[in-house]
Amino acid sequence: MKMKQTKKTSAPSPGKQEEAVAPGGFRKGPWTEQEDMKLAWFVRLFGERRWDFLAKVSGLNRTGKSCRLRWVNYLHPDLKRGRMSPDEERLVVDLHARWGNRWSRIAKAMPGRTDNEIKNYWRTHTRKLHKDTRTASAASASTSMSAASPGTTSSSSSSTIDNDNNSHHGHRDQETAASQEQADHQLLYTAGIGMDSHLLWNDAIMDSYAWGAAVPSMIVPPPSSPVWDYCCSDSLWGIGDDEVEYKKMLAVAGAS
DNA sequence: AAGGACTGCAACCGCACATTT
DNA sequence: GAAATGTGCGGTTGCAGTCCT
Repeated sequence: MKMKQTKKTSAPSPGKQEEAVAPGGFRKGPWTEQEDMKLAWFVRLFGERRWDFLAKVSGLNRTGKSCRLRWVNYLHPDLKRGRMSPDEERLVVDLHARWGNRWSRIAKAMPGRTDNEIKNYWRTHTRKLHKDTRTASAASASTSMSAASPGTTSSSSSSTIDNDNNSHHGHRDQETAASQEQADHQLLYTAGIGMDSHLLWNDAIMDSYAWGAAVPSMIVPPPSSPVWDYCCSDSLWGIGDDEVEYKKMLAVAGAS
């Protein structure tokens, strides 16, 4: 019942997880603190894009996909952490009723929450609901066998939940996509999540990097947040000289 | 105290769409 | 226009912490 707020992702227990390596030679499994730091650093440099490039250049032995996922679901500075508030829970239920399992869309309407988080929440939520209604229906069935079973509603609702996929698995209804995009952007900017100026600036860096130019040592810091403060603090980086560390990283990247 | 069941969550997978070459 | 590459999404899995018996 009690949940561990932060599963120990940054210090995986020694064992198979730590050594898990995908066929391509890429690492799999939980991320280490070191990897998080590196990733945060390089995302800061290049922006949230070109994940394969970023993965390669950073020297992280991870796929671009994996890097993106880690960033989006865990390291992103705008993420809220911790339990959902009752308001948020209500919103999830509400939006799910409207949009089904379109987690990314729901997530866009809930700044600070990721699709993964919402998906996980919904899954446990419905699991609990299903269990509750099952026990409730079992109890009522013992008293009356003929009444319309509550389980009917529960099972139909849970099957809606589970089969909702069908309603959208054809994916991204194009006719509403454009207007939805606009609305989504509106939401994002209202929530203060837009980072375009930051990305534009990073474009220039990436271009020069691609051409072998030296990377400027002055980086515009992203909006402050606990995660970023943590990532950027000397205590975490454990270094006093960014340039030295960065050169080391480049050496690693060059070797790969 | 032990160990199985339950739960929450991070991460992976496969697929589809988007963009670039 | 086709192929290659990149990105995003939803579903699923598996680990680890907590609860329960």
